[in-house]
Amino acid sequence: MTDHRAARTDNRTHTIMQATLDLAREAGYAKLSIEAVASRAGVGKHTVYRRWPSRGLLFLDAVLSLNTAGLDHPDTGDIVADLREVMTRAAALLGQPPWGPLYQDLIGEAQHDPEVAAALNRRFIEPQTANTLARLEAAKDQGQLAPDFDLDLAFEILSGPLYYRLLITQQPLTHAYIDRVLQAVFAGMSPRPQTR
Amino acid sequence: MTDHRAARTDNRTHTIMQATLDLAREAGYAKLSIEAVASRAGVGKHTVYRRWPSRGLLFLDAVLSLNTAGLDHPDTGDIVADLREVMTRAAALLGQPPWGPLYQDLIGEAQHDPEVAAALNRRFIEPQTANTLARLEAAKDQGQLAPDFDLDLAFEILSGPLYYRLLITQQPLTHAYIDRVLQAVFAGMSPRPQTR
Amino acid sequence: MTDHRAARTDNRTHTIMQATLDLAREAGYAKLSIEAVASRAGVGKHTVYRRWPSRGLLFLDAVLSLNTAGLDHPDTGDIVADLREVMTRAAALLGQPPWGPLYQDLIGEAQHDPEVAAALNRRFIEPQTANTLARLEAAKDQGQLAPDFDLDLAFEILSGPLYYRLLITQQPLTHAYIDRVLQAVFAGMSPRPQTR
Amino acid sequence: MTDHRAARTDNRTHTIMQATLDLAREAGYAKLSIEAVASRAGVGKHTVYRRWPSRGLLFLDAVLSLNTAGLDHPDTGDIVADLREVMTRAAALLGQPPWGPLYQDLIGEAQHDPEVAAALNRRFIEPQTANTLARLEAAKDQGQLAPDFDLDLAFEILSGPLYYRLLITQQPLTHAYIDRVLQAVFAGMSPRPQTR
DNA sequence: CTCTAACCGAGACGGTACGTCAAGTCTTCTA
DNA sequence: TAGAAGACTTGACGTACCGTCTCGGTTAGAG
Repeated sequence: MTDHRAARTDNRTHTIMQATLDLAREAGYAKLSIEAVASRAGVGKHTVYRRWPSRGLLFLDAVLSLNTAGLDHPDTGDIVADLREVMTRAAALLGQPPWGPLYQDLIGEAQHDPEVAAALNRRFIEPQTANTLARLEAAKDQGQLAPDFDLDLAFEILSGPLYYRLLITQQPLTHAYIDRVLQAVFAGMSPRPQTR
Repeated sequence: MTDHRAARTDNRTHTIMQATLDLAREAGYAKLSIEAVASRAGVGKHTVYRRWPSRGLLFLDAVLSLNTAGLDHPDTGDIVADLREVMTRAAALLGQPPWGPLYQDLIGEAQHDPEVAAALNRRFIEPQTANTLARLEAAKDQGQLAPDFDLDLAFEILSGPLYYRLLITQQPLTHAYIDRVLQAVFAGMSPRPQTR
Repeated sequence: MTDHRAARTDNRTHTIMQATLDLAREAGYAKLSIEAVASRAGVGKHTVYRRWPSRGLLFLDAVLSLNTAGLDHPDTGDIVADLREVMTRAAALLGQPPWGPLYQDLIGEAQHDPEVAAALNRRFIEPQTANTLARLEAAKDQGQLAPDFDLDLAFEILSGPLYYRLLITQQPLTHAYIDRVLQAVFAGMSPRPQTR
Repeated sequence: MTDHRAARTDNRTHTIMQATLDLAREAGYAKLSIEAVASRAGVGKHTVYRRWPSRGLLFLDAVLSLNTAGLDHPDTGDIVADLREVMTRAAALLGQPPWGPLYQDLIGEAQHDPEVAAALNRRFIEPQTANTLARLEAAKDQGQLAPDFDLDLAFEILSGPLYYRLLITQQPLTHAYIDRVLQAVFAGMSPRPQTR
């Protein structure tokens, strides 16, 4: 039956992705070779190549398979609290070991493999962006955001600093840092007119 | 004399960096091998290894050698205009061919080579950050910024979205985008009290 | 019915052998793979393996299937003319394209596959040897050969030089060459007493 | 000094050829892979490929390197005895283990690799042929051979049957067989006129 | 002006991994 | 139930670079 074959196939697929993650955690993505993955998974190289055309896409699949928890937005009615919650969860997931380095390497790979970049956007970034945008629109309707704020930018302005820390300065993504970003972004840089 | 030797040495160094850039532009960093660099530069592999311990650091040196123009901040008195100016220059330099892809690859390499990451920060990011911070402090003194704004974050909040576009969504960094970022960051997301 | 099944089976067998010959002629035996044969024949690999245990034996079957013309000895009463006739036919069949190279490859394969060697002898060499021996014995009875000649060797002495040319020096087997061999072998190397 | 480099190079060359022979004797030429040779010799694959363009030519070099003894013709004044001597030596060298199977495989390889065939002829067959021809011409001058015998064929007529046995029927090359060949070839197949 | 030490190009070397091919075995579905 | 289809492990192919290493040939400064 198709089920049996599919099950067998899925088994190999899963085994290979697991071996990929294991090796990536042990030695880093730079040392990850398809040869080693196949050997660790007890599988022929061809069986890997049959499923993934490149090391990068294999790694992408493996890393994204971890995101089972999801990063869906809560809606408690308080937009700042909700953003803080999801940013904290994202930081906890992507910004620290063991997944942080893997995610860093994944983005690194995307810099010279357009297929990885495209797949990463399509499968991870865009859904997350859409999710956030929906929550922000609800908040705007409730008057919790400036009515003229450029919402399409919001995700990038909130995420940008986190990615900057993750990828450029490679400093830790602490709760305090998230709070500071939220406060600064909500307040804006302009001097306020005297509210009194 | 020492001068002659140094001159000769510098010549080789420069030749190698030039070959590195040429090859990187022709085939991309992924295809850049020390073997090819040495061959292109007409130099023994040893002569490359004597100067750089890794492909990444060679590439870093080569890419940073291009930043001769500098990204110093102007001070026209208008902080928004000045920021727009420097962001535009940065986008023009780093966000489009031929240097954009190289810079992307450089950051990609930094994701799995801590030495590259450290050197990139020390030699490029930190000076630029300090530069911007100085200009922002002057602006705050002049009342052009909210007096309580978290200035240490400012660079990250302004740069973050640009890097996000460069590295994640890999969309172009247009003037319009820079304007939108500036406007959004200055305005902040909070609803304003009626300014009447 | 069994007949139908047998017919179908024979069809496959023939199809596979034909595909084998086609591929061998196109690309040479060295490039002949069971994978390619099966694919060319539109047949599963199993269907090939079910019939032949090795590439060599498949190739043997395929090549020998061409020998339909046969190399039976004529008997015109003139032993030299008859030998020349059969040697010429053999040279025409095995010593030139398209079958020459295939026959060479077949003997090449026999050098490291004892099963091929044994089957080649049993199915091709031995019958031909017996055939020649019978004709030679008739000639001896008729006084056309030296009565003490070592007839068991005759086939090897006549064929040996042809095979030597085919396999070692790889020069063409011309009519002239066959004539020279016949003349030399019949005359012998010893100096003759004056026939006066 | 050049000597040192050459010595080092020769060492590797020799080591590789030795490993080739060892493996060929252990498992046969069919199982001989460059990968295995390199590994056995404790050498990188490239070091093998740098010296030999193909498995066949490596094997040829390795096998021919054994022919140190040489097969030069003696000249005792008795041409039959001398031919018997050299044929016996050749049979002892090439017709029995351990070199016999290797020589068989070498000729097998020559059947589908023209470069091997050419090199085998140039480096082994032709010198041996010339050697024999010279000895035969001396014998003819001394009246030990028929003055009109086709000497250019002689080597082929004498060697042919031996090669036929080695390659086709794969029967052993005994002293008795050599004697029978010599006797038959010297006598010729024609009936002799009554010498009385 | 020679001597000498550093540097240089060239490239051999043992390795590791690449991505491909075919081997022979095995399983699944179809006719 | 035999057969096509093809997945599977294995192992070898020939290539590309890795980083280390020798080699002989400059070259420039010290003696």
